[in-house]
Amino acid sequence: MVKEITRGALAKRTGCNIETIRYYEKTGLMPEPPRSASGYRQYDENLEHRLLFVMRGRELGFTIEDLKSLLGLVDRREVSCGEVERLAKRHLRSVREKISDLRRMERTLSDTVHSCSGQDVPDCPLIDRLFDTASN
Amino acid sequence: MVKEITRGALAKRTGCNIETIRYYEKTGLMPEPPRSASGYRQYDENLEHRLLFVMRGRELGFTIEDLKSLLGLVDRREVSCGEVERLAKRHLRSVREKISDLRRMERTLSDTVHSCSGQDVPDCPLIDRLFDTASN
DNA sequence: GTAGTCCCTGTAGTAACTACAGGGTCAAGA
DNA sequence: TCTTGACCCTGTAGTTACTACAGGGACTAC
Repeated sequence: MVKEITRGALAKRTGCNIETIRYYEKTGLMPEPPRSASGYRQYDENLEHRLLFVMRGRELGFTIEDLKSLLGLVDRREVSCGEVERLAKRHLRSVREKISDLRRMERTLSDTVHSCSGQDVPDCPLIDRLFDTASN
Repeated sequence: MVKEITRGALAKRTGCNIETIRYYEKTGLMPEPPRSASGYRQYDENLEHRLLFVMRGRELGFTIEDLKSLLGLVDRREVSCGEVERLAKRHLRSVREKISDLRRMERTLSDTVHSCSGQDVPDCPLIDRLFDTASN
């Protein structure tokens, strides 16, 4: 009852771009799957789960290297909270930094947009602001 | 009294990477500056201001294409709030989207890290969560 | 004269994909 | 049986915004 599917079918089922699947194979995130007689890749449920793991990890912003480490632990059956927690905490810190950077950007931008008349007059304060050496 | 400086000096004054200056020239963000007899680039205050403009714009997350549009308006003396406001508002929207994406990531990550014992036991909930098909 | 620091150019590498081109395979319909 | 269309294969190039080289010339100080 183990139905093997092609790369295109896997792409459709998971929502992953078909080329991305090949890319993940190249990077070592996905193993090389068995091939049919004519050379087509054959994916089973196991590999589908692994791809979904990768996709979820990427959505959470883990890098491919991060995910390789995590999956390496899984593959070597060495999963332990200690290691995983370190990786996740580090990642959480960088996410929080990005958020605060973006918030700062947002404040400056929205201040500046508010100072914009929106009318087609010359002398735009946004441009002035960017050109103003004194501004942060 | 117009002191011209080399690329390296400009890099030092502005804090911009020296190679990045050349890159901005290639993309058309910075014009080709005059050269000395031996072919060295010569930057004046005007160009320094322009580079600072670009650097500030990049810090605010404007793409190089965005900045080319903005500087194009400036160069053609067609700056008007209308155009600039449209660009800035669009950009503000995308910044806000990024922030909310990151906030979602942050929540999921911190939930998961909290469910982590942090001890070196196998069976990590973070891994489980990523592998769990039912999870978001 | 020579050592060290600068500058020049073109090119390649980074991350994480995405999009071809040029060819083989497979299933359905005429 | 042939052919059409949709799929699959490979390798490679493009994307964004840089950054880092290699191989060579220029400039300054001693």
